[in-house]
Order: sequence, then structure tokens, then C-alpha cells
Amino acid sequence: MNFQILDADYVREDKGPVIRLFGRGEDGRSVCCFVPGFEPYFYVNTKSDPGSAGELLKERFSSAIKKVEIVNKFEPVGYQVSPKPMLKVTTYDPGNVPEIRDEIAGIPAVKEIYETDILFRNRFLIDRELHGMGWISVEPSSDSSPDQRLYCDDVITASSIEEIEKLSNAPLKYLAFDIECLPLGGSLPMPETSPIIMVSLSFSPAFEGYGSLVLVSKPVEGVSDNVETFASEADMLNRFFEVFQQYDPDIVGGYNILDFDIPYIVDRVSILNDPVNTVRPVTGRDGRLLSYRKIGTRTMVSMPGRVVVDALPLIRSQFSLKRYTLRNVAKELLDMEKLDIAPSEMEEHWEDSGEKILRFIDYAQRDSELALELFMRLRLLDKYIAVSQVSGSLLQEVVDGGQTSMVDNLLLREYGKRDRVIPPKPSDDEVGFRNLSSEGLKGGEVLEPKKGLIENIIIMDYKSLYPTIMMAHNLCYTTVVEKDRPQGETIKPPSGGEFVSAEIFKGVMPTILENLLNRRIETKKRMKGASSEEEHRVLDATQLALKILLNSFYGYSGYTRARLYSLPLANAVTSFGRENIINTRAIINGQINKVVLRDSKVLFTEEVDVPRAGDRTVSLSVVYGDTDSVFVQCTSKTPISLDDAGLVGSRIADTVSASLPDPMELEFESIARRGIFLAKKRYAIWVFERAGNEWKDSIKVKGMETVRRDWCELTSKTLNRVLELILKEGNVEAAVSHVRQVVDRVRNIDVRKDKDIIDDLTMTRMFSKNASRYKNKQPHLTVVEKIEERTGAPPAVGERIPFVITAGKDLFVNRAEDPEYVREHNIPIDVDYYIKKQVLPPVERILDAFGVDISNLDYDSKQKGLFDFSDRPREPAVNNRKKREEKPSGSSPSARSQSSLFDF
DNA sequence: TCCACCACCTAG
DNA sequence: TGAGCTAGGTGGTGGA
Repeated sequence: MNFQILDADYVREDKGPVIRLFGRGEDGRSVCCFVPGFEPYFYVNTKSDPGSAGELLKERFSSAIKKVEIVNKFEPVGYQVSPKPMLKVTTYDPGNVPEIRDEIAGIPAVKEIYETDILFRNRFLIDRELHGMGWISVEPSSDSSPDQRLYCDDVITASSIEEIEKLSNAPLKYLAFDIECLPLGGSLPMPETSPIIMVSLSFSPAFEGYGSLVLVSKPVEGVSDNVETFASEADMLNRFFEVFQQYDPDIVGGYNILDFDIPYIVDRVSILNDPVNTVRPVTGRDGRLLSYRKIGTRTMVSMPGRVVVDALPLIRSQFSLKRYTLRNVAKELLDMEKLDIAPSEMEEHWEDSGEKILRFIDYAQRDSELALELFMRLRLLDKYIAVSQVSGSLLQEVVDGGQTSMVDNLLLREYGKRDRVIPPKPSDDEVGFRNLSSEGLKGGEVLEPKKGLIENIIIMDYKSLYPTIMMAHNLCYTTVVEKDRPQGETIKPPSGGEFVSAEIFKGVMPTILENLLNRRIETKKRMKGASSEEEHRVLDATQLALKILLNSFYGYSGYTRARLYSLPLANAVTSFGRENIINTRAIINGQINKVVLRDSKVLFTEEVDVPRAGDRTVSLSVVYGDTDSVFVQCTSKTPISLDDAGLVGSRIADTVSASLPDPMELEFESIARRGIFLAKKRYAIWVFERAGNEWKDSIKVKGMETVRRDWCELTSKTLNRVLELILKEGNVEAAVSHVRQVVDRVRNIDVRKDKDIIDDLTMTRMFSKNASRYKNKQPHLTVVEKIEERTGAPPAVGERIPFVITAGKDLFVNRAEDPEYVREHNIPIDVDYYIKKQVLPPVERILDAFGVDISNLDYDSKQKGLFDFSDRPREPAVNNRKKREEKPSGSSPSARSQSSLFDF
């Protein structure tokens, strides 16, 4: 029998722990597979003779410890010539391990204890070389059949398990749900007082022919046939859990279900069950009841055999949006409208028996449909499934957790194969110590940009810079010289320290990275020959997962809560990176300096013995770079075609790559016809990228206000237009005139007449911590306070708060106001603020690059400035350009490119 | 007026 | 957005 591993856990039986693997088969049947015979264990490093220490442990813990063996293991960190004897302690029960560990820790002969905090199910997957979302082939054993009541199509016991390769996913079943509560008097619903009145469910694939189902807790006439009505809330909830188990979903999803729907249902059920049990919220494949745990502000839900996924956090981390309400997310990402009923009108709709209640039902249905659409249409889980397969962690862990557990998982697998033990997660004290004693981790190098307008830029970047540095220089926990000294030369990073070369000992991490990198190259190759769209999608997700994992190791090494934290290692990586980008600049500016184009060939100066007619010289100069990228300006007396620039780019990239150790590689990316560079990490370019035989152009904006969520839409729109006019059309005059129009329009805003403009004036900022922790006033905090005052329900920490600035004499922060409130009460907007502080400064920074003298500008409406052309000829930009052209070439950074700006 | 500081968000 | 990292720009505020 073949199936894909969705989840795993264990149960205790008489003979010992038994692993349970949950999954779905290629035939579409859900499976629970019991695997007996796997035992928990951990390692102990002793101060003296391990033999006698082992005897001591066996005696002291005879009821818990099954056996103690002496094994040869390397310690986690540092190059070591040979392993040392340690104790491998096998216990009867995984649950006892923490307790035994704590007692053993007190024994004087014990130096260190390793791998006691690896979850039993993970230990199993790692040791058996199985992976989350991996396919396995199971040989069922005939003699024993598990008798537990499980909510699965098939229940088997395995006699053997083998991982198999399969490109597609099993036909996974998705269920998304959403509840509606009845807020009494328009206030926030609380489980104690507000009943759940509807539950809406959406299915993929359909459930008994229905794509969605709405359960309603009171009788309603005239509903469509995917609506079921009940006499009570309890009846409705019981039906919900019944449908849940009948459908038997693999993925249980929704929007904000972790922070709202699931806790609400659980709390409500316990209230309904108070004197007598009337509702049984069975949701786990093992029959477990729905429950949740709060860890800090985070809600954890465990549903054995299934995977619970809240779309909200996933969308937050993957898409940069101004707001993450379901309404906005559906609009931005799905181009779908959420139906809406204001909380204050819900009671009225609910009490109605005609059109209003039917509308309310539609509204409920739409919410679960939207949630399901987010999963299906955005293919939200593809990436997580692939990361699970590649890292080996279970899907639930990948979805819930960060990069740490994935890296841990990969390290555990490879450390195990190399006979190395892994240290435990650091205690809070240890983390505190690490934070305090850290002299700091230095990051990447950012080259000062040549500011202003620049034409013909070759953009190149290093492919996976940090991972390739680790591979190239064998940087690893296991290669740091701090215990034994190796023979011969060592690798000395610019940051100091020493690492053993790969010839003497190849590091564990470089080995893992090499595997990941090779698999990625292989996967990309297979993508080209993919036989179906589905196969292509799976392979694409896989290569993306490999990239994510490749890039996770560096961050992990500098993360103070990581099992394997190493500042010397992390600093070695970045120091090589900084050295590398500076060397790259030196090679391009100095060694290469210029190239000659001859018959579609790129020649270096030393390759040109006799100049020929038609030779074109292109001078090269690095004008910007950030961590792993270089931007090279090309100057030539004749225009340079995209193809020629591409050839030059490839030749440079190849030349630089050849000077570097494998697998470091500089890659040609794209060509920018024009770019405006304002500061480090702030620029806009008109780029051309190769797409087959074509060049595809686009404008890319980095760091500037158009991509920042704390600026208003008016700013983004205006700036985008200005950038487009300047970059694509070279039309500064038109840009200035556009700004003038915008300013005019803003001056004449009448909030009462033009409510839509409020959307364009709205800024958002994240409410990032509790109000009391803010040292300074903040505009969005003002709004949070106002909302709390008005409704009693302040937005939650972590939400993005929209606000506009209203007119008045008070301090800026105090004039921030909720856009909704402004709309309803026709509150005047601070027009001056929007012109002077929102629209003009970003535009000025750009026009400044054209030498427009802004020092005399006065934007006050009464005095006419550059942007108020009403009684002034609109020529400043043009005049300015002429002035600049008269200057000798080279006297100003943008002078030369300026002259060609309008000829292009 | 200048500067240090907080806060935010972004680049990579 | 409660768990990978640092570098860097910009705006508002309040005190020197």
C-alpha cells in the first residue's frame, strides 16, 4: 500500500510505544498505519570512564531505562580528529525522557546530555529516513490488526516501510470553514453571551456534490439546498462535526481560524456542554476532540492525522498588503468581493425571516468560499508541502513554525549519519548570555550608489551567495578549529578564526548545502522536461523549497535560540561576502575596466591586438551594489543594444566567476536602460530581462515610497507616474506637470463631495506592541486609542492600522484619525500636510537628480512656487536641462546621460 | 537650527 | 507580525 505521510504521532501500548503514520493513498483512501518496535533514546557524554557511568545509570533508573550502550560519537562543534565514547541510553517510554534527563543531569559523572528534546515522531522519521509529505510503500503485517477506533478508511500495521519517489501529491481533501456569531447590541461577540448562529463549510473536492454547505441554527424558509437548518445551536454544531468526520479532510483551513473561530467553537462547546454533554467536537482522525492551547499570544491547535492551516498568517508572510482583512485580501489577491453586513446590523438580519436572513446566509457562505479560494487559487500550500518533503519535517510543523525546525531536522539527519550528536535547544539563560556576550554579527556590504540618473546598467548578482560561500570555504560548526588542530593549511576568513579545509574534513553543513544545491539544479532541469502542468508545478515548488532551505542555514547560525549558534561561523560567512563584493568591484573597475564589441563578440583590452574599424569600446564602472549584487554602468560613444549589453554582462559574469572558488557564481541578471539612484537601498530602474529570445521590460522600484505601506496611495500613484515618465519617456517636463495637477487636485479636495479620495490619502502602520510600551507618540497609536474610546474594542497588536491626517493646529500625531470616521463625519483633511509632506518630498528627491533647484521652492498656496504654475511659465525643468547641458561633460554625475535623455 | 532618539518599513 | 540575520533611509519629536 502506498500513501503520503500527512501526520505522525505515537501511542503507548503494552509492549512499548507504537508510531502512527497518517496519510492519504494514491487511491484517495485515508490511512492510519501503526509502526511498532521503535524505541526512544538519547546520548550522554561522561566526564570519566563511560563504562562505569553506564552501569550506574542502569542501576539508578532500572525501571525507566531499557539499555545503555557505549557508542563512539563526535561532539557537536569543532573539528575533531576522532570520536569519543559516549552512552546511548534507550528508554521504555518517550514521555519519560525529560524526567530522566533532569535527574541524570545531577549526576557528577555526567558532562553533557544530547538529543533528549527531539520529538519521538521526528526521531522516528529521521532515523528511518522518512519525510513529511513523502510517499511510502508499506507492507501490512497480517498477524496483528489494531483495534482502535480511528476515523480513517484504512487502518493497518506495517511490517516494513520504504520511502518511494512520486512527483504528484495524493488527492488531498481541503475543508475551509467559518462561523458567524450573533453580537448582542453590535458589540464584539463573546462565547459566554453570543451564540454561534451559522457555520459555513467549503470543500475541495466537493462533499456529496456540494462545493459548500451552510448550517443555520434556526429554521428558515426558502433556503437553497446547500443550506441545512436546525432547531438549536447544539444540533447545528453536532452536524458540523458529523460532516467534518464524514468528509474526512486532510487540510482544515480558514481565515483567522486560529485566533477566532477555533477558540470560539471550543469555548462555546464547553459552555453548551455545561450541565450535560450535548456536543461532541470530534475532529481528529484518532477521535480526539477539538481543543486549543495558548502559548503567549499564539494559538496552537492539534488535530491528529490532519493539518490545520490558517490562511491569514501565511498570506501575511507572503504578500505585502496594506491591510489583511478578508475583504481586502480577497479583493487584492482573488479579485473577489466579500459580501458584508455590519456587526451592528447582524441582529436585525438574523431576526428577519425574509430576504435579510437569506442575505446573511449568503454572506456566511461567501466567507468560507473565499478562504478555500485562497488555498486553491493561490496554491498557498504548494510551497509548504515541498519544504516539508525536502526538510523532512511534518507539514503541520512547517506551516506553524519558522526556519529553525527545518534546519534542525536537516542537521539532525546529517549529524546522525556522521556520528555527531546535536546539542539541546538553549535555555532562556543561555540565550540571554548569548545575546549579552555577542560582540555582534556584521552583515552585508552596501556600496554607495552613484546618485542621479544613469543609463545602460548591467545588473548581476551572486547566485545563493551565503550558501555558496559556506560550500566554497568549507565553513561549518564541524570544521571550526577550536578543539583539535589539523595538519596543514587552514582557511582563514577575514573576520578571523580558522576552519579546516575540505580535503582534511568536509563539513556537515557544506555537505547538506551541496546536496540541496545539486538537487535544485537537477529539479530545474527536470522542470524543462515536465510532462504535465501538475508535474511542472510540483517541481517548481520543490526548487523553491530547496532555495528557501539553502538560504536558511546562515540565518540559523546567527540565531541565538538555535541549537547550533555560532557567531564565528556566521561572521565568517558575511566577512567573505563583504570581501567578495569589494573584490568584484575592483575586478570590474580595474582589471576589466572596458571591453571592445566586435562582430557580436566581447573582447577584453588585452585580446585586442589591432583595433579594427567598427570596434566599439564600452567603459565599465560599478555604480551600486548590495550584499550580493553589482550594477555596472556602460558608457560608449555609440548606442548599445540590449543584446550587446547582454553579451557584455555574460562575459563579465563568467570572468568574475572563473576567479572564484566553486560553486560561487556571479550571474548576469538584466539590463537597466535607465535608473534613478537616490540612496543606498533606494532606486528605480527600467529593466529588460531575457524571456526566451525576447526582452521583457518593466519598472522596478526598490525602497522608494511607492513600495512603502506607511505612505499613502496618492504618493505611490504620483511617484509611479513620475518615474514612468522619466524612466521610459525621459519626459521631465511631463513629470513636473503631472505633479502640478496632483497638487491642484489635492488643494481642492472636498471630503464631502469626493469620498473616494480618502482611500488615496490613507496610510497604514502596524500596531506592533502594546500601547504602554511605546516611548513616543505615534499616529496609528492615536487612532487605536480613539477606536478604543468609541467602540471599546481596540484593534489587536499585529494589525495594520489605517489613518489619515486631519486639519488642525495640534501636533501631527494627534491629528491622525480613522478614515472611516473621517468619511462618516465629513472631517476636513490637512491638505497642506498631504502636499508638503506626502506628495512633494519623494518627488523632489527625484527631481533633485535633474538638478532642479528646490531651495527656493515654496509650496504655500498663496505664494506661487515651482509647482504652482498658474501665473508662471512652466519651464523650470526644461531650462534646467539646458543649463546643465552647457556644463562641461563629466562635471556632474548625470550631465552626460542627461544629454541623451530626450533622444532615446 | 541641529541632533539624538524612536519607530517603521524595506533591501538583500 | 512570537522565534533566521544585518544594513539602511526617513519622518516626527523634543531638548540642547
